[in-house]
Amino acid sequence: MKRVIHWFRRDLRITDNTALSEATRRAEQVIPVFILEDAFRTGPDMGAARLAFLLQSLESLRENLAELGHRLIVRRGKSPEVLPRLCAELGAEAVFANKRYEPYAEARDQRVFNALNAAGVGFELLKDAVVWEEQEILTQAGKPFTVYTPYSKAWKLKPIPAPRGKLRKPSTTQLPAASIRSEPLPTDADELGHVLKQASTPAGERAALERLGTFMRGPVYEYGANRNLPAVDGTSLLSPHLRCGTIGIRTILAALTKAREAANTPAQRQSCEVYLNELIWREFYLQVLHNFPHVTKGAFRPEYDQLQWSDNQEHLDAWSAGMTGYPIVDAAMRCLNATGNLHNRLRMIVAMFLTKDLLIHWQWGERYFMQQLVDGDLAANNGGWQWSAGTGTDAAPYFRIFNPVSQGEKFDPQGEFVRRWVPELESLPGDVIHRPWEDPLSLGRISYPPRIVRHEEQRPKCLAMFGAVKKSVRP
DNA sequence: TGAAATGTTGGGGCG
DNA sequence: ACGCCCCAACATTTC
Repeated sequence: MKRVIHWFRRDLRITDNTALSEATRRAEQVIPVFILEDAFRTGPDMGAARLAFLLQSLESLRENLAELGHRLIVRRGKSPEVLPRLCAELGAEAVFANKRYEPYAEARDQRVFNALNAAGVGFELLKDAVVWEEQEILTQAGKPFTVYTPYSKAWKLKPIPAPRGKLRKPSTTQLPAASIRSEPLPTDADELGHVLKQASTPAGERAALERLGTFMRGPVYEYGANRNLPAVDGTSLLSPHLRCGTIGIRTILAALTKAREAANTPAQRQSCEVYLNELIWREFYLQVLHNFPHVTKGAFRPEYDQLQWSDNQEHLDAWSAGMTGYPIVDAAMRCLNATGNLHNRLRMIVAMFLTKDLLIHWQWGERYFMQQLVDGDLAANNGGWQWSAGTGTDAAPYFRIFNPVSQGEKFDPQGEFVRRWVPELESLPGDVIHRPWEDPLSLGRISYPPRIVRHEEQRPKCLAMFGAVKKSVRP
């Protein structure tokens, strides 16, 4: 082929990019394109933190392309309308893109295919975001897995593919004419207000690769123990990059394999294995989403759609604002609100608290996370919430209820994380910081809110709520 | 990738 | 010396 488009979506990088390297292999000229869809603005499912991260990643992609002599063409509108027009304008014979797995994205891609097909333009969708797609790992019976452990065993039996290469410089004659229109990216001023500048995770492909290197040189070897401690820098911090594709999964796996080979002790190798499992969880939930799309509408196990959740708006507001009176919950929510990032252990704690202490529907939490999180991703977020609520695939059984005090004491033993995010509790000693109501000295001296509910009262209510459904299913 | 309730054991205080 | 009680420490069961 003479000339094709590479359509960037959640793959904002120039190395280890399957569709991009396929396009350059099969065509003489590849024109990089990004489309600012209407959904590319803040709304119920997209908060300013993630939008800012995406825009910065996009800007960085444009710079990386420009360094190699490529010009990113940006257009606004609906992709099924924009792409055929752009192809006609550029004389492009095909559009290359990396496959997406969310139901709404697949429906959109179908419309794009129809529109391009009608215009006589090819549409090539390639596997890139995952190692194994939804139909590539199945049970012996040929069905999708709904339990993680056997899924991960099957995953690990298969070979790990090598990363794709880096985009090369085109010959100068290949550059698209400067006359081709490209829209400016939205900035601070027009869409995001003050938020854009304060994103806490450095965006862009270079930042992602640097973080990968840092993580694989040290923290990965302590991951098994440290990943549960929110006060410690023990996690990869790569999830925002995986979310918008500023790093490729094969690149991470290659680095992890190297790190495991360099490990000195069995414990270090085990830590590498624990991190690998987290990457497999990501693919597990992506295949769950594709094979069971009803999880976006309700519980994976439909009987749990009958649960009688609470509709207490004040409780939801207190949870969202980090004003529940439970220090580890409030520290977590304030951190989320301020940075758009939340440690996984804290996600479990606040999700359990919303669903099993406040008895509020997990979908309210799912939506709030989606709006706040920089790494907010439908598959992982939905899977995580259904896991915590006990309604999902391979979920925590409904009677597994975290105690917010003991979770705090176990995973933030010095109260370091709490002090960082809840200044009212700064002066409390470590032995009461997770239960300030028991400290007679601090009562009346600090302005921290009292508990909005008592865990020991809510736990039996939660068991009763689930018990009612269990009874109605098996009369 | 639990926590609470319940059961069991054994040491020590004490009459 | 002995039985009794308390309770920590640990194990098992239950939610």
